[in-house]
Amino acid sequence: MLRYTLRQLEYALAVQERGSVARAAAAFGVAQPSVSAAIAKLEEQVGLQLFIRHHAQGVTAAPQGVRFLAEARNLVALAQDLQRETDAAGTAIEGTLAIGSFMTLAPAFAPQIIAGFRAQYPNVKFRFEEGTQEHLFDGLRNGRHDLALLYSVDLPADLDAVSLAHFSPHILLPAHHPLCKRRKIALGELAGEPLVLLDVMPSRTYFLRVLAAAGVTPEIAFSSPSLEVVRGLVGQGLGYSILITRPHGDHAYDGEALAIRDIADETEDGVIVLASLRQMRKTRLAIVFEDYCVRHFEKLKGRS
Amino acid sequence: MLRYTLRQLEYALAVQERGSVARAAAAFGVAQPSVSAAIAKLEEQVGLQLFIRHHAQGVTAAPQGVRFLAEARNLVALAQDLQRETDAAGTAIEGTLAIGSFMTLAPAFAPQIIAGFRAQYPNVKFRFEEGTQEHLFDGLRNGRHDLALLYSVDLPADLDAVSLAHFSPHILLPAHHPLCKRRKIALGELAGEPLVLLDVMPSRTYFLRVLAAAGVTPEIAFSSPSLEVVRGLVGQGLGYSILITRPHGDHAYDGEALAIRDIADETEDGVIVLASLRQMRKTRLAIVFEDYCVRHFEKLKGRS
DNA sequence: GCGGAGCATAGAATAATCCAATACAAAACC
DNA sequence: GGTTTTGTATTGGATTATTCTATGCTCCGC
Repeated sequence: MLRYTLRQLEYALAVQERGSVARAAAAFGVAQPSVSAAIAKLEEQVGLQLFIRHHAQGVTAAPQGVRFLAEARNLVALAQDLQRETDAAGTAIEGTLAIGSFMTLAPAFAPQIIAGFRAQYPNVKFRFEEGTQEHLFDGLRNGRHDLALLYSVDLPADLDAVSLAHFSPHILLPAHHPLCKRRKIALGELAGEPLVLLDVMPSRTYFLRVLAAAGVTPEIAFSSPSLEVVRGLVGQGLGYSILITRPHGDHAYDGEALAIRDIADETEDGVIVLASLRQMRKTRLAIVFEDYCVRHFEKLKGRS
Repeated sequence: MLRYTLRQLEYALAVQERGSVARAAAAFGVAQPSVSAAIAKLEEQVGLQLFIRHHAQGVTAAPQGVRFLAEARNLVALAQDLQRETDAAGTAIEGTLAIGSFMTLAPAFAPQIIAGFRAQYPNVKFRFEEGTQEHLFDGLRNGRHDLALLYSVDLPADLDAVSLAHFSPHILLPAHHPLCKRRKIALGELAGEPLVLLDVMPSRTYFLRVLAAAGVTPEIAFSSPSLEVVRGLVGQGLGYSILITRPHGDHAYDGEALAIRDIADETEDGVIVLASLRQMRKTRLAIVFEDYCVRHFEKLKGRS
């Protein structure tokens, strides 16, 4: 337990610099006895006489006072730096931002967003991490992330989320599949077909819900937590898939051709949100980033 | 003016380390609400939310809290270092000691004392300075010296002094001077002789006072503030001198032989003291040094 | 001496800090 | 699903710091 206070050190340093208790007090805008008492208490608590009192002509630091105050000066300077930084953290757009992203969203959106934001605010550093929905919830709750980019599916009540974009699910087919001839596909038509399911929460529950809403009980032939594996399996003709994320290009990793078709039914959209912990007071930087993301997705929408 | 306190930072760091307000409070031996209130206030004052509260399972640092607390940790560590040092300064025998010495005493005593003390307390550093009596008074009063080695002549009332040694004055003559045949010389015998006066305060007044007490009004042929110059002038046969300091050996710098004779009269002794500013509370180190000096001079006396 | 300069002290008001007790919310347990 | 457990926030009251104004005290310079 520390026995002295930063206030006492500030006063003592000002006294040393000005050679006067009264002038130091004036510099801080406090009464002279406040400073007088503060240094008296400081001396008592560190057990050293810091100042020599010259009646009617101020004070000067004692030898041990000089040694003490030299180190105290470092301490106070460090404290002032910290204060300046926190002042900046409240208002300035700089510092570090810890962002989490749902795995399948990360490659599609994170690079653009981060690069665009850094172009505008070059002093901002990013810590970026991708993970499952649960991992992100956990990250927000224990302070690993400031904000997280994810789907608003099964969002816990302790999180806040600003909606960034709505995406409709689509059907992914092997290029040679008979249904490919249709521009739009009704979910009912998939009833007998084998499904390759993207098996990662919350995507899994979302896709199954969409199919169930159309009265389809899918026959799950394969499932994988990896988007690219799912696309590869579909490319190999092992079934269809229902997905939201649309990677650029219509080929799987192994080169097999894929076809993307809209769904004829009315479906529940997948909503991409930027989530944060409700009880968390956001920094100015976080607010600005949130705002940037909203505008970024608006621009994307206008373009398509 | 700093808006947060070291106490708040200490509490916040302990909370972060233990992940719990209650355990942090226990570690400091204070009640849990004290810590709770302290971090609430700290958050208000720095304008950042530092912790995320998990009901029923403690708290964890928020992302901006992690960044803030990392720097706060430096600050508190520095503050603790400073406290440890001041604790040591009060009790331990280490640190720096600023010693002043009267010019003519310095070469005779300072090297031995400093070397002897450092042999016993190797962690003590010395800042050493020699000067005139006035310079030393000034140095004590404005904190340039912790202690000063000087003659207790015309000692101002605002100084304290512990007596180290009494030295009788002696007569210095050229080796071939007729009076050299005598073992002791009465001051009256010097009445007509030219005096080479060590002209530095307070030696000057002291020597003149000793002569005046014996009824001698000296004929001052030469004077110099340098002891070695005085000895040189006496060696050249330009007069006698009355001195206290007895350098080792009976030759001047230029090799001329000198003779030292006691004074037959009862004379006022020169008292060497270690002076300090009365209003100054001494450090433990200063007290130990003072004590060492007393014992050192006692040993010298026993040896002669 | 006597006035001026400047720190220390006294006393009162205000603010911070502390404690004990309690309210409260989520989690865990049955 | 309710009940207990765990851990933080709040409340109210006592203690202690900090601050103020006013005054005392001591040395300096004239």
